[in-house]
Order: sequence, then C-alpha cells, then structure tokens
Amino acid sequence: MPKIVDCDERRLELADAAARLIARGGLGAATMRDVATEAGLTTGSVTHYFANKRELLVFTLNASLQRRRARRDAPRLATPAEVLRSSLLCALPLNDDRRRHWMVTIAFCALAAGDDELAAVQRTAYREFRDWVATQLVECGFSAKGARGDAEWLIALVDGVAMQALFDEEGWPAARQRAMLESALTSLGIVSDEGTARCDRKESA
Amino acid sequence: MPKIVDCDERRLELADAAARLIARGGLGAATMRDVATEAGLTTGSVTHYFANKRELLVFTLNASLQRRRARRDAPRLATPAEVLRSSLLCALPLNDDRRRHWMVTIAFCALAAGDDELAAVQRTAYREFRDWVATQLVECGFSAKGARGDAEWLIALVDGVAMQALFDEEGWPAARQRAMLESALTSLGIVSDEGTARCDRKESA
DNA sequence: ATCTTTATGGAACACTTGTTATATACAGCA
DNA sequence: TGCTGTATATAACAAGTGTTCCATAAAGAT
Repeated sequence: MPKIVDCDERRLELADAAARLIARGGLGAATMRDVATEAGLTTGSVTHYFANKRELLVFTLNASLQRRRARRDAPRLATPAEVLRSSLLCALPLNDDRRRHWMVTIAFCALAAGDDELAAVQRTAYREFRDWVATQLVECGFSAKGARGDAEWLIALVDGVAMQALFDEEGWPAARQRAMLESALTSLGIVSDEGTARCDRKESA
Repeated sequence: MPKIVDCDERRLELADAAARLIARGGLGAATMRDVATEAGLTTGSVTHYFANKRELLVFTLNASLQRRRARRDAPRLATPAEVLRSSLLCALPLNDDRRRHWMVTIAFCALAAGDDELAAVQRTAYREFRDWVATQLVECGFSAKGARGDAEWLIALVDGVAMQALFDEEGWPAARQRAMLESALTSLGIVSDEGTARCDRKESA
C-alpha cells in the first residue's frame, strides 16, 4: 500500500510513538527499533521518514510542543481571564496526555544541557509561552510593564506544581493542582468566578 | 597504594564524576568508561566500588540529594525566617554547583518515569523538603494547618523559577531569581528585612 | 622476607546501538 | 499488461555498551 501514505502524518505517528516511549522510560528507551515497533513498523521504515535518530528526536520535541500550543489555542473563550486560566490549566499534568508532554519536555531538558539546538528550542518555546501569558494579562487590564514578571510568576508556579505532581500522583490530584493555580490567579486579582470574569456576571446562587 | 583508600570517599568521587557528566550531556553521557576517565580511573576500578551501573546511578542520585540537604542544613541562622529564606535560596540554580544538582535531578526525573525505585527516591526527597519548609513556616508563626500548602506553594515557585532559569541563563540572572523568591516570601507575610523577621521588628520606613 | 589482601589497569566477551544496503510488495500510469 | 517509483521488511555492519575476568602492584601482617 505505498504511494498513498501521508508523509507528514506518518512522521507525526512516529513522533508520537517516540514520545510514548520517552515518557515511559526516558530518552534511553527511545531506540530506533523500539520506536519502529511501537509505531507498528520496522527500522527500515523509520529511516525512510527520518534521515537519522537526531532528526527524529528533534521532530519529536517540536511535535510535542506544537501539540501543547494547539491545545492551548483551541478553545475560543469569552473573556481574557478565561483564556488565561484555560491556557495555564493546559500546562498542568492533569491527564495522561499532558503528563506525557511533561515527561517528554523533562527528558529533553536533560539532553538540552549539552545541545545548543535543543536548548534553543526549549528556550524559545518558554519565551513564547511567557509572552502569550503576558499578552493575556494585558488583555485582563494589567499594565504592560509588569505583565512579563507576572507571567513568569504564574508560569513558575504552574511548572513547580507540575514538577511535584508528576512523581506524586496520589498527593497531587487534579483538584489540588487546579486549586493551586486558582489561588495564584486570585492573588493576582483575577477573579475565580466560574463562567465569566469581566462582564456578563450572572448572579449564581 | 591500595588498602589506604577511603572506600566511601572514592564512591563519592565517582558519583561526582558521574554527576558532572550527566549535568553536561544527560544520562546518556554517563557511560562506565567516561565516568571512570572523568574520575581519573578505569572501568576495572569502577566495578570495584559499584557492582553495576545501576548501583552507581542510584548512588549518584542519592549523593546529589544528600549534598543539597547538607548545604541547606549547614548555616546556623538567627531567625526561622532567615533559615527559611536560606534554604529556599539553596534550591535555586544560582551557581554552577546548584545548576549541576538541578541538571542531575532533571535527568533522573526523566528516568524515574518507568523506574519505581528512582521515583520513590525523588518523591521522598521532595516530601522531606516540603515538610522541612513547612516546619520552618510553623516556626515563623504560621498555623500548622496551612503550613504544608504554603510550603508547597513556595517550593513550586522556586522549582518553576529554576526550570526557567536553567535554560535561559541571560534572562535569569541571580538577582532576578532572588527577587522572585523575595516577592513570594513577602506575599506570604515574611518580611524581606535583612536580619530579623519575627520579633524585633524594626519600624523600617 | 614472605604472604595476604586490596586497588587498579587492561583485555575480552556478549549484546545493543545507529546506520546502511538490499530485496520485496504494491499503487499509479502507459 | 508491463513499468516506475515508493513504502516496507530484512539483513548486515561497525561502533559502543555493560560486564566479566585476569594480571599486576603495593601496603599491611606474620
């Protein structure tokens, strides 16, 4: 069944297979053979889509970051406060998908130490997220001056909660993670009212 | 020169060599041969002190955690607030040593995903640190009830700042990291006044 | 001085890794 | 129907891995 294969989609499938293995057992678990098997193929096929392992790994990292960005931008919400809350919630390891993304991120962090290209990818993604959060804060009425610092503050808290939650699943159920974020938002003056935050506030009992 | 070797010290030397390699290039960079070379020995010697690689790695992780704990407990300060501030500062990647500790931690995080023993080590260390911070908070006059949550909040912030600082050295100089922590402490009501925190509160302008 | 014990070096082993090359199966086109 | 090009599988290879084994050197004990 050749010729009718969507090349880009197959690359994504392989990247997902790699991500699954990395999330389960670290970067060392993502051998060419195992990635191929996980995707239901063999090494010959993998090399058909990626020139070498490094290319596969870089693509895997970017694909993971891309998925997170897509999930963040997906919902169209009414108020900037909702958008902000939603995007920060997306960064928490509340389910298996997001937990996997976090594990992939951490695994590549460990590799990025001595790899300038990978370090740059991570740094860029971080700054992009920070700027995005800062933009939402400005939309919420914050001054552009302090927004960046506040964004970094929020992201730091989310990341810190994630680090603790990743290896202490029982101690950090989703509700607790959510509560921590909500507390951070309220401390910044962003109301925790479910539903609407700026206008259209319903008088719920 | 045999027989006069301090076995424990040599194990620590090997663990440090491994930690240096891991911090530089991830867990994959810590091969038996490279660790031996980094420590000025050969593989034959390494196997004399560690039965296998896994034993070396587990020891390396524990040694890294132990060093952090020792650094945290070292200073004898006057007020609990100072102790608290000092211990949290120790967790930030403010210099090469602490940056290295963070890289080792992250590298093992990536491995601990599918390794119950390593995951338990990390989780235990985390909880121990959290309890310690909570204890200091109680010493500062916080209620024992909310101390744990506040401790987790503080640690989350420190970890989050660390994650951002590790791969964006220019964007996160030591002063900025310190400022972030100080802001978190003040938001909890712990005065940033150098010197005293609980009693003896001076009426600073 | 001899012997025992330990530390260290070096080589060899079996195995896994990434990579490369080759063969086969099949969709689209003439 | 036959031809072309792509997708996939299989096999092989060189390099690197953890591990094991053995020889040597040297300090302490007798």
